[in-house]
Amino acid sequence: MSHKYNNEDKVLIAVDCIIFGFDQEEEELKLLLIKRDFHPEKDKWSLMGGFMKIDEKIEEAATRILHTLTGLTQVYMEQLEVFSELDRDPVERTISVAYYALINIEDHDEELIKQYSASWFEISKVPKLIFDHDIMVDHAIKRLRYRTSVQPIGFELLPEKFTMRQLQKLYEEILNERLDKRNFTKKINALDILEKLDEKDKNSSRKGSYLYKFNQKKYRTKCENGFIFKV
Amino acid sequence: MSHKYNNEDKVLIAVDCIIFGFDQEEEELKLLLIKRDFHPEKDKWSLMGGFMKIDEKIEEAATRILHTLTGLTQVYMEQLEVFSELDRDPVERTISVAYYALINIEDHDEELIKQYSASWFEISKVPKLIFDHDIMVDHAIKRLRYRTSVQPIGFELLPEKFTMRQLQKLYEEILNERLDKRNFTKKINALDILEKLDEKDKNSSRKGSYLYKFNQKKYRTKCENGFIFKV
DNA sequence: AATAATAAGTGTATTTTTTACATTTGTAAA
DNA sequence: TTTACAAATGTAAAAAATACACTTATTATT
Repeated sequence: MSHKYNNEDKVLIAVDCIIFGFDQEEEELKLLLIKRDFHPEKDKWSLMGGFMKIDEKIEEAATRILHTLTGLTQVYMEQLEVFSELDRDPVERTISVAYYALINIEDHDEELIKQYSASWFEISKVPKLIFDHDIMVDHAIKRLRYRTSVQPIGFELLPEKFTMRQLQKLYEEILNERLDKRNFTKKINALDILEKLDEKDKNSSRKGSYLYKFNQKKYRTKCENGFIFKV
Repeated sequence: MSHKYNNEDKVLIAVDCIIFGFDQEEEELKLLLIKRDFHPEKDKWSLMGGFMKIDEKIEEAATRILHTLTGLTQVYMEQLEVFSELDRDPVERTISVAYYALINIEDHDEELIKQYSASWFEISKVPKLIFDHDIMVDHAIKRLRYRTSVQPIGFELLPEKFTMRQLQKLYEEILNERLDKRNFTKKINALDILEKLDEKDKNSSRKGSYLYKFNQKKYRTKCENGFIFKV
């Protein structure tokens, strides 16, 4: 802020969303991208985006834009950063605020996805994207890696009930490294923020594996007593 | 970005700077604040700010605004986040991108500081600030705490040559906790990115303490070989 | 009814990292 | 020469991270 301002310096604020999902079948971290049906860069792959309205907060714009494509509300989103290269959008001088979102891939609206010719891409197979979207994705992955290691947001990518194996695979995908099963279980159990259910998932083995739930309330209480999440 | 846009949704982009300095005499982390000589909120304390110009990147605006107050260029700055509450600025709908800067407190231009009625405040004694600037400061401190623990940016706040004691005091101020002298020295030496000079600083003791320099080149080389800074 | 196949579940020993802690040294002023 | 004062230094104990392999539960097959 300052006292001198100039209407000619006003610009459009875009919001671009890096939407992460965890494919349970293929045990892969994926990104939701749209195929542009408009110019410029028609038919190219891109992040889902839109413009902030004058009567909206930037978070609201991000939420709205995510909802437009996925039909979802109440989604975990985090602001990444502002991108403002002068020629980043060839049509109009805009700056873009990038957000990443973590969704449970099973919850999204298939119909909307079709409308936007959107589809899910494995992280390592993301195509070349328009504008500066490649950089946004790159930064989002780094931020996600950091954030999941210091806050229990990984659960946002899983169904409410999940197995230890699913959780481990998820972390392996995000961190892009293999983890030892015993050490992982030990670490997660030591955190003491999961609830082990009397229910088993039999999809992946005859023996079946126990299902767990993230206990948000317990986590909050522990935080109030100085607990710090760390994986 | 999207194909539909509306000129009425254009807004001014403010940049606000959280300027950190480390006072060598008092061994305290401080913030540079200005006293507004214009309305609204005249005579209140505030962060240094300004508006992004249409032909500038946001980083350029941040650099320019920092230079206006301090006379400095080539300063370490990091983008924090966007603040966009509808009524954050009562005069005009603006969104603000907050940046924090780390400067060597001895280098700044005293004259400019006077012009802006700016002065340095100990972190714990920062007065109530205008708009959402308190929140910005709060977030900046948290980010600084994290960033200094994973990147060697603390040196930006020190003179080129500094003692181990100064470095420790700096970290203590940033992290807001006391550290053990032997363990700290051991840790820093183990990083092997400092150069010990054949020169002593005799200001704080008769014996004098050795001066060190951050070896940027060595750090870069180590990074290329997979080194990860961690304090 | 026995067997085979498969992923789930579990514990310990070793290494590495972090923490706690006290004495000696060098210099200038008295 | 003595005093005063911060600088410099090492080791043992505790905690955390890592490496590693066998048993169990279940179902499908014979």
